[in-house]
Amino acid sequence: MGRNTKDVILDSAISLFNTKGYSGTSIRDISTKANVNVSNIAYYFQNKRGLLEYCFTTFFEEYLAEIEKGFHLLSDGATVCLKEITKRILHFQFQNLQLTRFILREMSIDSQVVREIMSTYYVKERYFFKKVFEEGMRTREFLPLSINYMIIQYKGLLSMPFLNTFYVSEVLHVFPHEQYFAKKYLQEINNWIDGVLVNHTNHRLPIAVK
Amino acid sequence: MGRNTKDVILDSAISLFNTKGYSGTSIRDISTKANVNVSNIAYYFQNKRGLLEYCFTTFFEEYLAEIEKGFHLLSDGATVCLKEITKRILHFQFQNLQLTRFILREMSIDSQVVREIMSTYYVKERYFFKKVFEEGMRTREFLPLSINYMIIQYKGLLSMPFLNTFYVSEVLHVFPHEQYFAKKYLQEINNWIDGVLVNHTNHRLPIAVK
Amino acid sequence: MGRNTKDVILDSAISLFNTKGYSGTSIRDISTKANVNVSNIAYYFQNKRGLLEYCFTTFFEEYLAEIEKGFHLLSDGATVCLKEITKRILHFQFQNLQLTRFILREMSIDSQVVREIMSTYYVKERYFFKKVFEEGMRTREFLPLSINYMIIQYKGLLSMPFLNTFYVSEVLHVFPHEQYFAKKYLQEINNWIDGVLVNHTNHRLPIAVK
Amino acid sequence: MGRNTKDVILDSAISLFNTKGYSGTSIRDISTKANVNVSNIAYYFQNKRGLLEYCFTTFFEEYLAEIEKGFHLLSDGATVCLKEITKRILHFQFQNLQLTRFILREMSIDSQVVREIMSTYYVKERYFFKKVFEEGMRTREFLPLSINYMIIQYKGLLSMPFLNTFYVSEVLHVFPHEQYFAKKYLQEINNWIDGVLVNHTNHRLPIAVK
DNA sequence: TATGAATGAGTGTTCATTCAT
DNA sequence: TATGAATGAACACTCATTCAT
Repeated sequence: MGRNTKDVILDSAISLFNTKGYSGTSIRDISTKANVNVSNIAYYFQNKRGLLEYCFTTFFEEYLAEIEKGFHLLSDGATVCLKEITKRILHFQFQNLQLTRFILREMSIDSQVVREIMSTYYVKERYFFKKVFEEGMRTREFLPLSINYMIIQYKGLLSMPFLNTFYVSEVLHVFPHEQYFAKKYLQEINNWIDGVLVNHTNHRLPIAVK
Repeated sequence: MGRNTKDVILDSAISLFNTKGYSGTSIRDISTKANVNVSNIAYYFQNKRGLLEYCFTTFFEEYLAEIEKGFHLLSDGATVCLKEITKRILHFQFQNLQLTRFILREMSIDSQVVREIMSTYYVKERYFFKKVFEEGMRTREFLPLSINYMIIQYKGLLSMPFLNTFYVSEVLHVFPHEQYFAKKYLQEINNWIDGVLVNHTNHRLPIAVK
Repeated sequence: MGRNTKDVILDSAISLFNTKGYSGTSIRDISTKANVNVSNIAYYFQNKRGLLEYCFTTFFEEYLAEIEKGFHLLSDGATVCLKEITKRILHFQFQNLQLTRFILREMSIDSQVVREIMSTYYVKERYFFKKVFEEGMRTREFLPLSINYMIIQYKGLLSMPFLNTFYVSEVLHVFPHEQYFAKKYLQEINNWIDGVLVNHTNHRLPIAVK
Repeated sequence: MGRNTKDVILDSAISLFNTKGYSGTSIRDISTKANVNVSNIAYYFQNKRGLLEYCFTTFFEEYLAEIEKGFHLLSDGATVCLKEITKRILHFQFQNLQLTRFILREMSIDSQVVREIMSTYYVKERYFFKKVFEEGMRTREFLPLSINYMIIQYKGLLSMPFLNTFYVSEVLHVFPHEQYFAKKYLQEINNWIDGVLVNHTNHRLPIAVK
């Protein structure tokens, strides 16, 4: 086969973690789906937990990289920057639908495991978001709102269609995996930025020129 | 003991499902925490799955009852009605923090089990939300937006602090279990309603008089 | 209901023991089928083992009574007597098809339980059979054969259609529960008595006159 | 250990099934007796039912093979052939005392399981027996009797000492596991063939010459 | 007589993991 | 690199039984 064993295992794992949850998936399920011997999982990922950590790590490194790329536009204005970050996050998440969904859900488990793995990534993510919101408020582009509460709303909007795929597709008949949705949902969040966050009076400070 | 066995089991189960997930929790964990014999779980709930269904059922029946109570205010205007529904949902969810979190997370699993149990509840919930948004747009209280996308945003906002308790408290240092948060977060969603949904021009149709 | 609880339990038990075996049947199965509370079994039969013993006891008491009735004809000749015993045993077993089958099968288990319960009955049964064969050989009605081996053959013939109901009906398309079979099979065993056991030369001793 | 795990499990299983019945034997009993880990049973036989099926399958394949070997003598006459088949069946069953007993008993359970597994074997067995009896009657070697009823008697005689080992040894003090019994019991069945089945008048058709 | 709550040991089965090859 | 045998603990669940009512 062209693809190597490690990747085949990983794909099978993500797919199964997604449908059955981490605890609900056995490494035998994974190896069967990947059509490889069980012991290979131990060989490549040490153990089941190692497989989980690998998923989290690769996800968050790429995820933060995307945020950072958008963050560089902060000198062009907080709104521009936040919209770029939004665009990049959504694009990345749509590109990795299954993994995103699995990560977002598993993160909501209040376990020591998650705390240990996640802490550092979360702190970095928060750093970027906070900087953008602070700059927006400093320049009066944004209304003077509570940054933490804005982050809560923002993250809620960013994750909803990925977490509740079933609801979105089966109940609302809107399909996150289609190109159209990606584009439309980006507009929705931009609309939230404009409607809730942005200060529409004229009393803004000029944006710092590079 | 004062409280009966069934309730003790239920409380222990919700607490454990919350921290370890449904699959990650064994019925022996539950019975140990509840300080009762394992067999009682089978006796009262048939089996582990029965325990899950019981949680879902009781949660959603109360949840929908709250929505319905708020829904009766629709004749007083869509905005008033939506804010009342929001208030009631948040209140109910804050009153049942652990159960809410567990339900919201478990619903994100793409399993047949969840689909079967949830379908009917979801359809009912959607019915209420849709009616409110439609009425708001009909009377021009609300801007003419896509109802489905509004529901996605709305539900994302309603569930975020319950799903990501860890993030909200550990990273943002905001504490959902405190009274203050409940009040403040309600204002945030009202703010979203006013900023994104409500039509601020004067060209509204009069609200129907009872 | 007209019939009392004890009998209802007994009927359900025999039926289930028959299809699933004694070990394979739970007292909950029985109580469910009998539509009574589980605890009633403990009330009427002490415990599951008590139910088994009750079945064995009632079966063998009636069974031995039938043999004894036929045994009284021994003074009319061994052949007449053996044929009467055969007729009575078959009749009794056809009247209690399910119970017979269950008893015959369960007796073939090499357990302490069976040994304890059965020993006395077996000894009595053997006493009657031996007496008949001995008398037949003494009077030269029967050929001088090994009594033990004759008993083995005789009991094999008597039990076969009850033990292998499935084989007899499904494979051979002969139906033990029908009247015709009972009559025909009695002839078969009589035929065995005449063909294998009975001495057809004239050198017989006269049968003792009462 | 010299012998491999699978065989050790199998031997322990047969021995225990024999004494305690299939349902009455736990896989833990088996693994303890075999001195291997419980999981090995699942590993080698899928599950407990798989172990049962394996026993049935191997038993009947060898059993039918023996019948077939004897069946080839049919051209030498039905009596010769039937006596050869009898000899081979008895020899095979004496060689596998415990397995035979267990199989014969378990087959008497009226369950779907048994039906499914057994049907095909039973049909094959019946085919051979029927052919022999038919040929015997055609050539007038045998009396014109009901084939089905002859099969019932024949099978009853073949299985009795294996099914009721306890009775035969404890009550009659005849020991099936001894060489002497095997030889003697073969004579008994041959005696049945000659006494019940064989036509002793001279009006026979000549046996077909090869 | 009859019931339902509750128990603790036991059921078959699956689990992640190890290890020699 | 990759495999299959083997392990021991854990899994959900069922068992016969007890007991207060």
